[in-house]
Amino acid sequence: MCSKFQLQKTTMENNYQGDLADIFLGSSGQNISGANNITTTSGESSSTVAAAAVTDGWLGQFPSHPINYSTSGIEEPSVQDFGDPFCNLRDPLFHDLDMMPACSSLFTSNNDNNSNNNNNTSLFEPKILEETEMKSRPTGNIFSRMLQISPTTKLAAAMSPCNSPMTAAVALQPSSTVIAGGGALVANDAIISPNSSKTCLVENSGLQISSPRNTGIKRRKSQAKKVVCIPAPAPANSRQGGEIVPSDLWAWRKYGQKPIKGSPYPRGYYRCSSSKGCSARKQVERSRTDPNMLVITYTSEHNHPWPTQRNALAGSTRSQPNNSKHTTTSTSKNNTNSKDDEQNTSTAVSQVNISKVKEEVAELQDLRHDHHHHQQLAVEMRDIEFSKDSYQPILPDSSSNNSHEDFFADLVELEADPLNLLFAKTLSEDINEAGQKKAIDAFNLYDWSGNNNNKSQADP
DNA sequence: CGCATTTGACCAGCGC
DNA sequence: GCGCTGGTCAAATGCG
Repeated sequence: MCSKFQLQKTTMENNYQGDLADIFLGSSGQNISGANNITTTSGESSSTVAAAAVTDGWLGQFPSHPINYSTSGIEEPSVQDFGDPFCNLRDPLFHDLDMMPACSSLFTSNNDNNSNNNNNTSLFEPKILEETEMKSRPTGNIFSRMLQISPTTKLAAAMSPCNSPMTAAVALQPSSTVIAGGGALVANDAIISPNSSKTCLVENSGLQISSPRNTGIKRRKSQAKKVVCIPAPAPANSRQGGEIVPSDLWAWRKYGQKPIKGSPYPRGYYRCSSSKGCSARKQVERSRTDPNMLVITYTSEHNHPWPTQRNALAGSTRSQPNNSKHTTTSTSKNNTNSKDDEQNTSTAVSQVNISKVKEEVAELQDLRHDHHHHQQLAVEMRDIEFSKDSYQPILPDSSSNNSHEDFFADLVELEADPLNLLFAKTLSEDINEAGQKKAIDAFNLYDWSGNNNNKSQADP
């Protein structure tokens, strides 16, 4: 299930400019965490590669973000998260290492300095972890436990894609679509090539952010970029001439599309429309090697707070009726006849869908009892990864019966961020509605249609 | 009518 | 220096 990582470390220029999509080697299904291979291929001294762990699934598109994108070395997550809606969120799903079946076997040794492309060496050597800045990073990020990247270290190995109960969820529940695929994160001129991964994030440590036609600044090479590879919501040809872009909490407006040489799929260019003057941009294209994967490249940063729901709506992309199917299953509970209510209901993150994630977690908690043997593996991995105090995530007692409490207790800490509040609130509410078990649909969590309005979610 | 998307043109970076 | 390619602009178009 979870497989080895090979860390492919190369320059952003080489890969991104050359053939970014190619770094995302094929993935197969949407349900099972696939092999994740990250191979270190080159070693620029200043580069940082963090291999990482990615949740199986689309959630990986919202990379974690203790990552310091700042070239100045100042941690400024608020402006360097590239708009990841969940960058500040804790990931309750990552709390339980004992929900990481078979993941401890994921890691093989590899050292960026001496074993390029060596599959037989451990990539996630504890020593490497020591070199990271994980120790100084908060653990509260939703993905912080799957990866933390330091631009100043050579190779920061983080947790594997399987280092997550979310992955376990997929592993144990192949039918679930909530969390599908594995992935990887890369920082600072590094690229990860996760075979069969479903989620991959590549960050090119920021240099200069050039504005279009901004004379004197190199446009291509020096931009900070973060690349996320996510499972595409629909076949490549599902929408003529365009992509089905999963939306996030930011409002994006498409401003261009270009055919990319070597790829049958065009690349769409989006800029943040949540706020005037925001330089945040993203590019969306399909992986040429795996049309089922979308490669989203975030460029520049948002210079404004999270958009309000209204603001998000204001700049949202138009509805894409063809894609409404993705979101219709989760809306009955929040149906309303009010158009405003529809919008309020559907904007930002779908609360209903969030609740489904919570339910998924609950399912995972149940599943844990059937996989005691995985606990030992998790313990082993935990020992490997954290024994040298490089990183100290919150690791609740796997034997505790208070998993839910632990899980949601952490959510309380989310309240600093409106989005966090949303999560906390929703989850809390859903707890009270316990009992119902619904089909989980990861794509419902975010409107894959790219329509921030999420109108389809309000449809009966 | 206002907004987002589409699409051709323009410009700049990059490799040769 | 030249050509290729990618990234952006902006007018045209379409939709609600």
